[in-house]
Amino acid sequence: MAKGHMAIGALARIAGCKVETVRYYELAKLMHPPERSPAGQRRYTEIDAKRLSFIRRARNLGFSIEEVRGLLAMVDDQEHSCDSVRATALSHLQNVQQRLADLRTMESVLGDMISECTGGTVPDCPILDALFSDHPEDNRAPSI
Amino acid sequence: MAKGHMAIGALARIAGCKVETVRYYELAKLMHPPERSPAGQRRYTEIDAKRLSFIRRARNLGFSIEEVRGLLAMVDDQEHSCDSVRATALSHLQNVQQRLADLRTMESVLGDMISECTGGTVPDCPILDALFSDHPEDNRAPSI
DNA sequence: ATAATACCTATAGTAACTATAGGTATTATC
DNA sequence: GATAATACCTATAGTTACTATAGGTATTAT
Repeated sequence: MAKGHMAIGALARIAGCKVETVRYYELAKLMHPPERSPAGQRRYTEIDAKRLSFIRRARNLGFSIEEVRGLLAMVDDQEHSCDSVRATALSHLQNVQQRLADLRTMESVLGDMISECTGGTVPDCPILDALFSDHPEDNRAPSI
Repeated sequence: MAKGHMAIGALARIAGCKVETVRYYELAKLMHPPERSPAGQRRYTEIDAKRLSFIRRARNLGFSIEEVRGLLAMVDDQEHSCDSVRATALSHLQNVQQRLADLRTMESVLGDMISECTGGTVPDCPILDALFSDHPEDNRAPSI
């Protein structure tokens, strides 16, 4: 296999996902249809590997396929004006920052549980009380 | 409706999700079966509202139903020893911290795009290069 | 040369919702 | 107090984002 051109299995291993997932992302138009070997097998580049890793991480963080499409559009659409990219990026940034706030709360509560726990059983677990009893506006529009 | 006892619609509104989702979480054993009105309608408490909000936020952050079940088990299982809660919390904490790292990278790249963009079109978008070209071990076991 | 492995397409199955149908409760208005 | 609007009920079908399987071809290792 020529350097810089890998088969689908190698690509999937790099990104930490299944081969089937890669083919699914091609069908879903998140991944571009790649070059094919003379016999018809898919051949990928390093750029494809970066793109797939990005998609997997975004999915793991709870972004929907549609949201990932929106993020990738900022990469793909070289035609877009800076102003529109700016606006899209800003809306994605707010989305990301909300998630960061939730995760930081989660981190601190888990940290507390680990340090405060001093043996025996847990009589009155504070996790639900501490976590997310505030900001009820979780109707945040997906910033696609 | 007696204070502190709300119908499913009010509960769903508080947590920012659909009524159907609440019923689905009951089926999936994430929410406890609630009290019923004389005619058979579900009646929820403030505690249920906190629990549902927690589930929704965890799901938005990419935790699977199984993972959420694991987190909730720390709340529900009053029998568990502090040591086992500690171990579970630690494994969840590592999971959360990995997500935090990914999200922080995403935040900084989006921030850069917003501040660096100075008009015209974007000739060479750095987003894929900057994002996630590193740490390829995304095979992190779900820490249930 | 041939066996093991990796790839191909097409299709079916799963997880986590989401929507619909057909019917009963609750609440609001006259 | 009748009735209309809204919210609730169960059961079931549909959607999204994968994941697994079947039956067959390519590539690689021995």
